[in-house]
Amino acid sequence: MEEGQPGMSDQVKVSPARRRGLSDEVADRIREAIFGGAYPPGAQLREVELSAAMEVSRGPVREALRVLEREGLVRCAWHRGTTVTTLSPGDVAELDSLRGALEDLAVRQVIMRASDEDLAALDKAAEVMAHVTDAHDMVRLDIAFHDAVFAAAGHQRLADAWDGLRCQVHLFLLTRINRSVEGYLGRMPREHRDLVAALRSRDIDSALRLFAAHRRHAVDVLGGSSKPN
Amino acid sequence: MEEGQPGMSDQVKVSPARRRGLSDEVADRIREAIFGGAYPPGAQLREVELSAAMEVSRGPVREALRVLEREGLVRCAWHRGTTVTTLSPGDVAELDSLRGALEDLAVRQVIMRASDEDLAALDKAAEVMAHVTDAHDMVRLDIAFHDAVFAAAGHQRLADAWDGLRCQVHLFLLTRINRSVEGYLGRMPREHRDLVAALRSRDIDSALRLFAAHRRHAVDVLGGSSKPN
DNA sequence: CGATGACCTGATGTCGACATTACTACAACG
DNA sequence: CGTTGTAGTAATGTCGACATCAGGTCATCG
Repeated sequence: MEEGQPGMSDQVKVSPARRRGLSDEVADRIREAIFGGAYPPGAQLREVELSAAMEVSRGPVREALRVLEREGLVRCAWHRGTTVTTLSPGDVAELDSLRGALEDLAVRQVIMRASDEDLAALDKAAEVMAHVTDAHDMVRLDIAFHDAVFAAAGHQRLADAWDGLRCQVHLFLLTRINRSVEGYLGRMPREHRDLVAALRSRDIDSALRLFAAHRRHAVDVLGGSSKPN
Repeated sequence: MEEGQPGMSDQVKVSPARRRGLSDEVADRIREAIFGGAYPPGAQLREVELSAAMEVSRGPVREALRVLEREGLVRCAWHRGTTVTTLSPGDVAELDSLRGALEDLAVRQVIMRASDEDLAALDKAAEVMAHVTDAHDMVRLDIAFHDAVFAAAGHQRLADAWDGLRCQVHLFLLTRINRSVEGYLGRMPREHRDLVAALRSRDIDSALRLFAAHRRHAVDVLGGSSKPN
């Protein structure tokens, strides 16, 4: 319905040009602040403090915090304030299993009905990771690549479900690079390239296997007490 | 972490007793109003009208509408108001595929680590459907049964993801019973009983097959032009 | 007569202030 | 000395009013 059909007369060069509200702007700021380390997991996010710092009223801040709650980045308790999410080992397991279910569907959708433009976008998302030296930037691009995968799936609700996990995965990856950056910077570009190649080959089984292995590499760093690397 | 471990000293008889906000109350009211037919798909939900009807301010109404938006029940546009979601055939396809991915994971989780109490709750949820004559009530119990399945999975984020679909599935089932109630009232109790039996048998493959068939029965009513009933 | 522009209406977005609630520390009591 | 009741405090929840924006209507111009 809403998806732009390639080949029609509408100019795909112009973006929908939809105006965003102030709440989204505030949500972006707070999100980046959390990812930047200004608010570590468990820290309290006071509405008055945030509204004063950004020079906006508490209304947009409230809505922004609810947006971040939907993304799983913070937890809101009634009359008890908002705190940055702390991921327990059980949470990481939940994240991994649900992400696996979503990504499996995404891979199938991409292989079934992805356009050449979508695959080109995946290529680009994988290539920009090649010459990155900062671990934080690499995490950002890692998430961006998987965003591109879900976008290429052409499945709005699947992308929405991923939106409910991506920030928590981002948080998890941040703790991961704190444990060990070894090999992360060097391996990620190669792995993502292999992922795109598997998608291009349209071989569902091998693609699913590669994506599963890719997820496992991330989890193994934390929980892998018996099998280091 | 938060899950009540059976056999510990904490009395499972008492509920967590946490108070809800006014926004959630308003959200429940609007949700029920939509399911009751007061606001058909495409209808506009005006904040002033709702706040006046419920004798609350616009603040809680705003938050409630955002909650309903997260559930996919309404769509909010910037400065353009909120409207009840209308499900296109493409939306129904998205709903079905994503629900399948989530339910597959739920079935696996239930078979792996569901307690006897969880299975008993599933039995109960399936049994209460036996003597229902109203189609709307049947839809409600249908959703409630699948809620129980996701609850038995013991996977918070999976249940959250299902929360983003359940209202849309509810909406879809309402349009389904408008097309044909034939056999729906009689078949649902039996199918759900079979679903529980498959879960109890701990046979993953057969359970997945039964759940897939169950979902297919619902979709076939709308899209099945070649195979009526 | 058709197209274009400004105005008007109705809605949502935002703001500041008040009411309500939960946490904490302290005092009184058993 | 441990427990319970109570006030204080600081945060969130809620409210009403103002500012801003999108869509529709009508007058004007070509």
